[in-house]
Amino acid sequence: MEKYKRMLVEKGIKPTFQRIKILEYLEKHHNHPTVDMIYSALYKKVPTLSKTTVYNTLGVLSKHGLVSVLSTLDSEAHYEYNFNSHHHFICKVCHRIIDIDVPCTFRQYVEELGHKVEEVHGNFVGICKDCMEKQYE
Amino acid sequence: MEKYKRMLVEKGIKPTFQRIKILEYLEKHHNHPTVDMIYSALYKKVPTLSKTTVYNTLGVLSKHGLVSVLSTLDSEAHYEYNFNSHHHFICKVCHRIIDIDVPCTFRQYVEELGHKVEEVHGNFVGICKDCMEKQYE
DNA sequence: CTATTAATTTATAATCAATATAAATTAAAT
DNA sequence: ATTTAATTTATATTGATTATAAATTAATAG
Ligand SMILES: [Mn+2]
Ligand SMILES: [Mn+2]
Ligand SMILES: [Zn+2]
Ligand SMILES: [Zn+2]
Repeated sequence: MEKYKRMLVEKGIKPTFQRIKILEYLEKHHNHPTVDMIYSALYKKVPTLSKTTVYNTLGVLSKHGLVSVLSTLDSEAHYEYNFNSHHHFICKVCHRIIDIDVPCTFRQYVEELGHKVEEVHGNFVGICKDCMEKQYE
Repeated sequence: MEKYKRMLVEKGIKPTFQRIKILEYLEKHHNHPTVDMIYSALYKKVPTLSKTTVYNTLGVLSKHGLVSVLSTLDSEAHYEYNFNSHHHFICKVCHRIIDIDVPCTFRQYVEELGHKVEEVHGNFVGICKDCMEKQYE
């Protein structure tokens, strides 16, 4: 609670109960949730919560760099707490989004081309290990 | 004309006038167009064209690997003819999508983790060179 | 403390890209 | 020439997101 409150205050965001809970959820759950997943999970503990607030809060949090929006081919946007930058594997079968750590160094190269790079999104799309193994059972 | 006809036949796709024109447009224009951009551009030469056909055709073409769908944060999907694999820079200001060629070798690493990689999407998001220069004029 | 003002949350309506459905057209097969 | 299948087109529907306005909560001033 206090931890997330401080994080919000540091960024100049008023630490409301809803915002704290949403930030806490994202920091604790690395499942790259959608708005709906966040809403469903928090609804139990914050029964007054509205989906609009989830949208608004995610907008505020991402504007201040606390969370980031993933670029997927899914119809719904996926969000994650901003840990250290990493890549993703997106499974076409189970639709899981798996964190991938690779020492990507191309950011600097792109900067040298004259572009200002603010985010790097690396997505490997295919069939995940678990789903591959299930095919041969 | 004949060139695109052959490409379609090779993949077992019936080479209709609409499909040929859409494939031709994508092969000749490397602007990563949306459905709307393709429709607007071809509407002049194929006045009977419907937007539904553009959606359908892009579905068919991408299913057969002739075109690919980009993963962007845009509300509309962007498409491109399937040249050799490459990455993209997405400008937050002018919304252009610029091709970036980097010798990315992480595909194999992800495969070694047990995942089957079918596509690699690398996006650098920020402010492009042109827009950066315009800021200081 | 009470009144006033501003910020946030919530409820509701509107938007719009994408999909689903069905009718019309075209091509292929008998 | 008739039937059948595939494709295109027109139209309706869906569903995530955004916009708008009302309700609630917090902050400020007197
Ligand atoms: Mn992640
Ligand atoms: Mn490209
Ligand atoms: Zn999977
Ligand atoms: Zn630009």
